[in-house]
Amino acid sequence: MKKITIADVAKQAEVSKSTVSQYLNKRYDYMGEKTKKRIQKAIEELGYQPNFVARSLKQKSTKTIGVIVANILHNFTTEVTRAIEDACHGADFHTIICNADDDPVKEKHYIEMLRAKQVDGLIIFPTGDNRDLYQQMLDASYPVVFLDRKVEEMPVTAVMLDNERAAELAVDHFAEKGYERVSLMTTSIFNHVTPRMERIEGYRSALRKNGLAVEEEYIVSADQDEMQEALEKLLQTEQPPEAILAGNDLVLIEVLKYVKHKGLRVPEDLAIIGIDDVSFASFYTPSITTVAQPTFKMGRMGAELLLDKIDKKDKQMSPFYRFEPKLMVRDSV
Amino acid sequence: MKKITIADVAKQAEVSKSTVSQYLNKRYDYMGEKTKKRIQKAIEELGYQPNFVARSLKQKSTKTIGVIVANILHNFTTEVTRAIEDACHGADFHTIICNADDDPVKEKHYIEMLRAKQVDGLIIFPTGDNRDLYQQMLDASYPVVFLDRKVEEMPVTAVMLDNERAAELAVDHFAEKGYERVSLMTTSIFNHVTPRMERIEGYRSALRKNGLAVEEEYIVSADQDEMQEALEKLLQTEQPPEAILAGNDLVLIEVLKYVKHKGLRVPEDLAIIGIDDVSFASFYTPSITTVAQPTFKMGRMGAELLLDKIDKKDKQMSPFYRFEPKLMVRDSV
DNA sequence: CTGAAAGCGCTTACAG
DNA sequence: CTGAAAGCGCTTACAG
Repeated sequence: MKKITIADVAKQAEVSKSTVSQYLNKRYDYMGEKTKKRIQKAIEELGYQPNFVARSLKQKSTKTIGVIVANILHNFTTEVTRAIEDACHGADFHTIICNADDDPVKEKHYIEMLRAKQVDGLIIFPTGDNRDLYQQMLDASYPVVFLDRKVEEMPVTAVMLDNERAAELAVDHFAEKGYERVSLMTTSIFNHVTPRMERIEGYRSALRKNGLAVEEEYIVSADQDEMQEALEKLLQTEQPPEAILAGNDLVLIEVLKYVKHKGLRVPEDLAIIGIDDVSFASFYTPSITTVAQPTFKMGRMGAELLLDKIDKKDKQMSPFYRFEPKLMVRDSV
Repeated sequence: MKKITIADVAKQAEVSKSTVSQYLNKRYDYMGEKTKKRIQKAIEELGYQPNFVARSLKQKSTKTIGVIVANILHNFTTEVTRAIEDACHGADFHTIICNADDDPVKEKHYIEMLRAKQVDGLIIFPTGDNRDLYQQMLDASYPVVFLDRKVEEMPVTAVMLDNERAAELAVDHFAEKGYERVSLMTTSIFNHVTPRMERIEGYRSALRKNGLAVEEEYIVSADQDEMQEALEKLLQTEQPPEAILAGNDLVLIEVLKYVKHKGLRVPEDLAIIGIDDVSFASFYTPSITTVAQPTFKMGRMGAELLLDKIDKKDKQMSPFYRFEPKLMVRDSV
């Protein structure tokens, strides 16, 4: 079955391709009623579907954006991504999601591939290790928005959580409940990922603010597959912490696994707060106190900022947008 | 900054566009070494990036597939989608994911939009209500694979769970543990969604096989927002069930919320099995017995089947692929 | 009010 | 071994 093109429609309707094109683009300004009807009829009879690729080539817009996430396994990422898709859908844009898997090489490959595919802009959860590429996009004024993380010295619009505040909310809550020995666990900080560094910073200053000592051994970063070991080590010391702040959802899961495995009681033996309001927090037993990120708002904001840039409604935007975390008080502390 | 095109490279390297194109496509057959070098040099100097859209127009292949899921909120969907993306990535294909939100109108819109964008094929979790469109794609031999669900009388390759077996595994396990009054809860069956219908069927026959009575009141289907009410009604009868089979992850969550709210003990007051091996099943308290779907395998198979079709390696494939569910025995029954 | 023509950035059969 | 030319399916400035 041969593809129907605009030429076929034109022939069938006995008008020129130009006129059909005008019709398709709803530039009816001076178009005769009968012409419209004829074209409409021809389109229906032939079952014509415009070829978006051809249009994209000419118009230099694919109505598609790319989203490169650092790691799709985070619940946060999934939710933000969903919000981005929703917002884009509203603007008739498609999204191509790519998972860099925390690997700068993959990230580079995706950036290049997506740009070759002429996506109109990119939302990136940057690994941070492709500064030259980021810079190149900046220089070319190619529309980019960073999400969740920023890259030092790169004036790229970034949508982020107020991470220090997130850690502070948790530490304050622990302090309020009388806990003094509070640990912070995060996944690897090898790449100096913004949220992790900032959460550690916020944790430190919040402890000080509450007159609590900062024990360096209580700050632990480990890869997910080493987390059980790290927990064992952390909790088998002379003076183990009474409370743990899990730096993200994956850490929280590891903590809960450990707790279950060891038969610890929460919060009696160990109090827990997790950053990221995971789905099961509310109906877990005990229900888990969390610090929620406004994932939906953040995703939408990221998408809107990018779409504005694409639309040149840019007008010198402030580079960083910070979002307020929210403490969800439940029973685990 | 003007876009660099193949013409610029050709000029810089003092060869023709054709030759550059050959080079890009690695058709080196008769290309002189110095020519290659010159082109390579020009590409680097200019920072040339091929325009994939132009190539797509000519080659009639976008190296992109579309995935239209019925409802992205299911954990199953997220996992399958991830597997599809992985498999496609391996074949240098991109994926555009669209969420039809169980709405046939949205589904139609997405199918048309993606085809206009000339995606090379489509994986669809069909709502089932766009038979004409499905048929049209079949007639045009456009590459399509259904996932999770099939559509009656549509000979479209479909990748599905052995749903009857999934229900049977659960019922057998309940029976083995001595439970006699077993309920099955599913989300709405308004559209006769394949897995739900088949699970109900499997549940019925497994009860019979185990010599247990089929109580029609124990088979309940409700939308998510009516689930609590439905549970209340189900469990406040004269002879309430002692066990519930949650038809999917969303139902399971509603059941757990109810249980927590009412302070029921699991499995003493109510035994539970969920179809879909949710992330928290293993570290929930009590840990939840589930029937796992091989989401990764199913997604990969769907992608491979589609890529084969696109590649015309089709050769009359069997229309349905069934995957074996697996019982994950834990503490909730 | 409508059409002929050029062009978007590639690829490819063909000529030499 | 390499190049000129046509063409993929559209859009758009311009002419009439």
